Amino acid sequence: MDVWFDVARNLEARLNEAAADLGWDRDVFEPAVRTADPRFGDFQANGVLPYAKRNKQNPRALAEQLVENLGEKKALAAGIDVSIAGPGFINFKLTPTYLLNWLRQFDSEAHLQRDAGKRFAGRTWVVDYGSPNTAKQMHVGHLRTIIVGESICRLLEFCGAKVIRDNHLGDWGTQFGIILYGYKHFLDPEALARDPLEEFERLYKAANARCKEDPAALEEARAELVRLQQGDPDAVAIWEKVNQLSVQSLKEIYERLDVHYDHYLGESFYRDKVDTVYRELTEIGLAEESEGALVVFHPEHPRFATQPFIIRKRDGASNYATTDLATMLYRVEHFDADGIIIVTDSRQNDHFEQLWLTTRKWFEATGRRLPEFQHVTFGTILGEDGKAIKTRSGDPIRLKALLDEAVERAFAIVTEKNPDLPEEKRREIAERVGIGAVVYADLSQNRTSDYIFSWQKLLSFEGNTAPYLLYACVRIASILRKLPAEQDTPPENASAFETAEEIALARKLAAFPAALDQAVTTLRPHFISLYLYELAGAFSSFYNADRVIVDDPAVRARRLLLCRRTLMVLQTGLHLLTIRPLDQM
RNA sequence: GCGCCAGUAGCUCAGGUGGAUAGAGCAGCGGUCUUCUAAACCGCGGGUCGGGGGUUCGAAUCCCUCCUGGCGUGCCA
Repeated sequence: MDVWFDVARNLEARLNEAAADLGWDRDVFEPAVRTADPRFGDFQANGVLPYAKRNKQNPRALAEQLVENLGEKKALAAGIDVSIAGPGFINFKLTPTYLLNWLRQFDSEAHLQRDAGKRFAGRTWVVDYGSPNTAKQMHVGHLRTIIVGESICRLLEFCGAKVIRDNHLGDWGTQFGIILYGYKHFLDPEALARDPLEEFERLYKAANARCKEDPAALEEARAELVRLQQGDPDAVAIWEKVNQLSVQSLKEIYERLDVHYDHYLGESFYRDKVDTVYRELTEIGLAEESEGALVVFHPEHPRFATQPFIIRKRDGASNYATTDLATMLYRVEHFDADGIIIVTDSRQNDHFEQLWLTTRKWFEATGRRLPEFQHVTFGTILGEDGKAIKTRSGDPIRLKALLDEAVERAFAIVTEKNPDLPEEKRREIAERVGIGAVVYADLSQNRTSDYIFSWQKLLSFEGNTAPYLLYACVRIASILRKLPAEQDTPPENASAFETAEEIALARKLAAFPAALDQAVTTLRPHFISLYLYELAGAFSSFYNADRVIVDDPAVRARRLLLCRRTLMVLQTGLHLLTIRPLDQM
């Protein structure tokens, strides 16, 4: 029996064909296939109701015609029960046999990927995420862009796209005048060797404080910035050292999070590419002088007709609008990007809307190909009081400290639950569980909501958390370890699923493509989290209700099949979320 | 002022491209380890989906309006 990878999409196609056969107006009829409440089936098509309403016909009768046509043409794969309910819902329920065949066919991550990968095959996406300022420690605020961005990269890759990961560092700001001043006056070489970012931050604070009370210092810091921008070898050497050490430190954290960039093309990379932007935008009449600055207005837009997009400051310097425009061009010309995704918090919405409006007009006027553009946003981080986050000292919570604490707490729990494991093993487990918990806490909620920072939530190891998913993996791994070799039974020997828990788990497994579709369409990884949580829940119920290693070989075969596929799908999903699975904890 | 986002159980959140009785976790209460890891499972209680109007056979979901909070709104990013 042939099974479909994405049942919902195939049902939609078949329903459309049947509707065409019946002479229905295809511009009006929309099958509207959704995942259904399990009580009714696996999928439901709701499209008949509005269509009948519009044509003033009996919805139930139309649903019957449609279903009959599906059956007559045998267009519907055998093994899917179709029924009509209520006023005209069409319910589709996968039979145990269909589910069994689905699980036999999709037997590895590679085989899931082969079908999923048809979606974006041949397309190139540049994803811009992370993008911290150099010479500063990353704090919790950087977590979302890193984690959400990486997960989006993995989703796109899984769906067949070529993905270029670009870290657009803030390495060329006005802050460097102060850092250069600090570097020259307050540097502690030992501290620098110990922890460069810590030292740079201290230098910045010390220099900033000095500049505030001493006008001469402020003057000197400004002079340093000018020197840097003019290419003074001394200033450039220090700037390069600061950036080089910064990136090195950043990579330590990226490594722990399993994030690996292809490029670190920061703002400084575009500093010799801004003249093209000024010239072309002026030539095509898009940019104009206003209050001494070079700006772009969008007369057709209610707000941007008067709210300028400033691309050159009054003092002649570029700003992030300039470098972002240059970046758009570079990504299309150099990487041949079909799509560009930028992941930042939603406070920058105006900026990116203006950037995109401007880019569109610019590219159209100069005959360039226009890429797809997505500004992927997320909410602001708030403290537990619901206001912008701040510790008592006014410093944000450092990402490194958060990860360390998560790992430490995980270590204490592993030690308590599994004291017999060697310490090295417990450390390894704690690293995965702790970091996984932090990552999952972030990815399990809808990215557009504001983010209430809570130690308790980010370090939680109970309920809908990474440890819950990892624990399901561990229990499966444990079963497979304890399975005597002569008791292993291949999927061909499996009988059809019978118990309520078996069937619920099998249905959940076959729903993976629907979850993937939802996540990648909306670029919202939390749909994967939600799915994995439900999958792990279905497995846990199954695990408690049905013993796997039993005497009956046919029953044992089908339960082993469920275990192996559950593990495979969990691992696939965790990988999409940038969480590394475990086989022991 | 204008604009964007949000308001769902005591708390933290799903569901939001309209569908059937609005779901989880945490917290509370009660059960389940001589059998594949109890970081688990099973059960119970808990709701004017911010208020009001509208569209619809059907609204947490779409439209209007009001309230509350956050953010943005010319030289930071």
